[in-house]
Amino acid sequence: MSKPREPADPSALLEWYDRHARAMPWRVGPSARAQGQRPDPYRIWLSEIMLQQTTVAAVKSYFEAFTARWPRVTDLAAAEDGDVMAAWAGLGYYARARNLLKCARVITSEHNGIFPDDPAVLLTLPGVGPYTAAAISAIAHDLPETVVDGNVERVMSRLYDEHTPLPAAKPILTEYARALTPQQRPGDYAQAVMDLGATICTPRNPACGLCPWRQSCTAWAMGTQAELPKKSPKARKPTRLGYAYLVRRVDGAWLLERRPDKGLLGGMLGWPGSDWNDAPEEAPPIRAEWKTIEAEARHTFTHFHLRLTVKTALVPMERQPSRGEFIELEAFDPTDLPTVMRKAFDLTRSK
DNA sequence: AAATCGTGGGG
DNA sequence: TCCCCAAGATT
Repeated sequence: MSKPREPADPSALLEWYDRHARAMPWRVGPSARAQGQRPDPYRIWLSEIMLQQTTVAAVKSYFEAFTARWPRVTDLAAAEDGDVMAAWAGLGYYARARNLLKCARVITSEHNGIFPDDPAVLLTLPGVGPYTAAAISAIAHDLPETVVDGNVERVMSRLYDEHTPLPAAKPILTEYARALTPQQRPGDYAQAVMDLGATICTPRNPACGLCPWRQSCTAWAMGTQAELPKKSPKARKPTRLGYAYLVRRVDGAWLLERRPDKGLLGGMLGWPGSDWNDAPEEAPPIRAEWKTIEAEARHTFTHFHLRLTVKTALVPMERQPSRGEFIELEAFDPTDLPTVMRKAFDLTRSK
């Protein structure tokens, strides 16, 4: 690993950001910020939780819906758990939604509804880790904290031609990033590095010709930018099988089940079903005459593929389930379900 | 501390 | 079809 010819200049990146900052619903852009406008910490926090491992494009509509329905953190704190989980449905990583509610309630009851600016205090909040604590501190409060997300890791690995594979390289990349963080406009700077990573210093085909840090980039000098950052090889995903039972009562009600808070899809509504493994045993939630849908519901989670066999039944009013509870037709909205469960539902209507 | 935890888009 | 990737946190 060699040194860059000229040290990277944070103000050069800020000048680039002044011209190329992306517009986002939660963002106060550089010009508005220069005129004294400040972001709402609640909106910054909410956006940062939603953006964890999630694309900006996927987050936008959810952010608009949440802020329209719950304009302040105290509104969110007062929401019903089921309403928040339903509003989060489809966005994934559902522990974020459970922690979001916990955090809103802690902020409301223990912090007078006001977000702290100290990253050490922010770190104690549910769902707030090192990245998010630094992001809230820097972006919402303009304190010189260093954000290290996937963008920053990629930018730093190239700037310093760091070939140590992630995640082992994280500490040294964090130190590179910390050393560059300026005292002036730290909030804009944090967003600038991430915008650079998202639009110029991209994973594939980086637009080095447009990069304000090109002259400082060791990978650019060495021609290694395309192979950085290095990453440890990841295991292939196994395929698991399972059964889902979609039970309709004669009055139109559907049999649904709230999943336990721990584990996959924790806290979400779903169809009663079997375990998901190599050879699942059937686990019908009610006595009925079952029909098997020809097509399977296929879905890929973070660490496995799932092939779900969907069984349907129509049952009389008096029939009692061993699991789950019937939800009236008017109260049922398939968009309240996580995607895999919505796929199973869609199979019942696509024939 | 490696494993777990979703989803949709792009190459 | 398959893999990679996205403003990571938790246990």
